[in-house]
Amino acid sequence: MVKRNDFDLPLRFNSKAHEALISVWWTGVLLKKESRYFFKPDFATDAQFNIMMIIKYSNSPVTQNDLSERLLVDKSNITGLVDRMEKGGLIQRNKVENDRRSYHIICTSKGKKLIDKFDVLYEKKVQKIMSAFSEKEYKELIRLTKKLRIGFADS
Amino acid sequence: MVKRNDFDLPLRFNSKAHEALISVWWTGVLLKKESRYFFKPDFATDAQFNIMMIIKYSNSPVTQNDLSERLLVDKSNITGLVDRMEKGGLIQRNKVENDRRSYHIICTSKGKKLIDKFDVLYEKKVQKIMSAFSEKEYKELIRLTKKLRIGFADS
DNA sequence: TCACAACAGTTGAGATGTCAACTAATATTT
DNA sequence: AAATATTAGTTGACATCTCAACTGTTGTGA
Repeated sequence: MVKRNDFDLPLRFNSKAHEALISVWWTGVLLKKESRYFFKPDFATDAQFNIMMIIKYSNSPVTQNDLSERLLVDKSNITGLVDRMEKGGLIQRNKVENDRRSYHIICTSKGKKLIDKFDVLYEKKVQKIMSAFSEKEYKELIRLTKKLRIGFADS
Repeated sequence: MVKRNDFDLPLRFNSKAHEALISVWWTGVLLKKESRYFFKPDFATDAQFNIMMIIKYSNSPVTQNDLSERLLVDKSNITGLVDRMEKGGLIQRNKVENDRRSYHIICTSKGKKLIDKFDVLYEKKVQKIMSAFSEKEYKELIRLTKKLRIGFADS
């Protein structure tokens, strides 16, 4: 009985164009899927990690609307995400002085500790995953995936 | 005010390794996001389209377990998906002769018509998205993304 | 100023995904 | 054959996402 490996694609293709597109799609799916195990112990998911990273590295205070725009997700999604993270003690909603519509989202001290720890682990993990690539290959992957994004923005 | 384009990444990076990884990740996110508009009119999402394609191109009858394995998603997810697709009149659960635990999932005639139509539109869309790529670039994208999948399977 | 547009965030319904615990049927082992 | 393990599918709790409709606040133009 043949057991398929995750790095082989689950389809056969008529065209290289199709295979290339699905190869990127499928890699994204698997990255997302596997990232769960990495983030699970402290953050519920990658979404919460991403929010922590945005807050950590932002120069100015971050509103829920900022998060929505940076992550390209609907504002309504941020509400629940921030609710759960607040409940989990990672972040806090602060009232904004001159705009009663907004909140500034800031890390709690618990949140700070976690994201500082994870930031290091994350960078190590990334380097390990990518260790087989050459500098030239990095650049090529960046170039080709950007080209793909442009391709379907135009299509 | 600078408005970011979707094909630029929403972060700056310290390393090319990190940038390359996120470029693939982000391309996957955007592909998934945009695919919604493409599939919406007839199928709820890409997940339902994928199931229809698997059924269409499979040589042997497909069970829910097969779908779970092919799509690398939990079996419990398939239950709801098949429920909704059955309710939408796209597919049907058929009892299996010698195994009362399983169902064979088959297209209804409505489902067949839709997937046949969409299959063509889909192939055209793919060709359009990828039209700027050369044959060499297809191969390189396939090679590099596969290398990435192997990289994090090993990491 | 006052009407109206734009903006920030929330709510509710529904789709997709995870995991753990479950039922019922089938396969295996002793 | 009886006990046990495995398999197929379901259920329920929860996270993430979408969209549309909503509240309340702020900004703007007649």
